[in-house]
Amino acid sequence: MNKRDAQKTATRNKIIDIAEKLFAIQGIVSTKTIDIAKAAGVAHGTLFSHFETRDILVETILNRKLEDFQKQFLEINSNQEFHCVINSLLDLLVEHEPFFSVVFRELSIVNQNLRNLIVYRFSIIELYVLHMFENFLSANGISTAMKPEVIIQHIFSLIIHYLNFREILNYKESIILGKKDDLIEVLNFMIYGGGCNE
Amino acid sequence: MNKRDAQKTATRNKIIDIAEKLFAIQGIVSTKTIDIAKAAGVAHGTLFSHFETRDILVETILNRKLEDFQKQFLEINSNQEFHCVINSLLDLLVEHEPFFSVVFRELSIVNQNLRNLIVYRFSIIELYVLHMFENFLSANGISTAMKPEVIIQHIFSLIIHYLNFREILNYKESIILGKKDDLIEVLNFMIYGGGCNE
DNA sequence: TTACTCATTGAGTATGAACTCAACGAGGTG
DNA sequence: CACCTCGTTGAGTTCATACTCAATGAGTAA
Repeated sequence: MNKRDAQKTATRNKIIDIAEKLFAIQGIVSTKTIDIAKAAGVAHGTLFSHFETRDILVETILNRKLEDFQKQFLEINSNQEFHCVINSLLDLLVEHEPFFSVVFRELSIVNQNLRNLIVYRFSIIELYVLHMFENFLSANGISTAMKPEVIIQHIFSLIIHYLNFREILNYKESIILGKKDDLIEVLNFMIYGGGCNE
Repeated sequence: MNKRDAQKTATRNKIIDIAEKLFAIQGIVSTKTIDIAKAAGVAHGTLFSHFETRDILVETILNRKLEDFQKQFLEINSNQEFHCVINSLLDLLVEHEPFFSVVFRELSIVNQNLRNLIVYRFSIIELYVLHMFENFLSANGISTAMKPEVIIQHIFSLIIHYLNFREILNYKESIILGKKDDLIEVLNFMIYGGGCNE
């Protein structure tokens, strides 16, 4: 790659990286294109020579982040025991929490495409977790009072709700970390019941 | 009241009523002041002679709606058994679902004041439900595996999550109605355990 | 009836933010 | 070196939308 192309790629990456950081800090909607350009140290117009529209920039970043997240999650969890899968999912969410907190908070504002993208990626992860859960149940001969998919949906609903309410519930640090024990307790309760099956 | 004042009050009420309906249908953010004025059949400027700013109009409507909701809820539920309280809360939410679905979906976009208002009103209802729950538990000599406040928080988290995700999960009708049985099942499970305490 | 009040009107203004484009100059090419 | 290419620049344009204000005329009071 020649110097010019290298420079172009560097600029593009700088814009993406800075924008991702700003999104996680200020939210996607309130981060303006001029903010991104200034923070990246490029002219406002440069941004539009790399990304036709603001929406395309947002989509690029979300795509990259969600892909990374999913890949990381699946890499960690190949051949893991179910409780480790849940644990590492929560740990991974803690790591990326500022970004995903914003994503779920602003889910209803971004356009339909982006919304589908986000929901799709998370549903893949949910399905994977459900699959691991069902394996775990049958391997240990456990039959739960509620349907397995209801239990997993339930846990995911709570996780997404906590991410969504992180700011409102005023968690300076990680809300997932703060709620982790509760989540695990609820999950175990749903698996083993009120301590009478185990 | 003279004719002029009556007219003024009528105009004000028309604006509020129409705006509330539009908010429930289109969302708060995407409903523009000009839309409200047109739908109410008044000039754009009239709106601002009744409400200094758009935010004040939104606040007025949210205030009224939340107050009504809380009042209705408390009226229905004085001297009720706990399961009736939960039932009538869910029924009341079904009735006002389009509006509250929008409210929770856009919670992160409205300004801090409005957000506090909404969270405050719902926390009062949550506290009331918790109070009824604790009475119910002690009256029946039930001790739950999880703390009562964790259980109630849990149920409220799910309710708010469902309202928030109503559109995304593509419920044309009521999502609260659709999830009601699940919610009651989870609640009973948390009270009575996996069928072994009762 | 006459003079005043004030709710209503809607074209006009202000503002903010996405997006454009002609000019520039470093980098590549013959 | 001379010329061309193209990534970058930032002042300017466009557009949406909240908000203004002078004019209007129905309602009120003497």
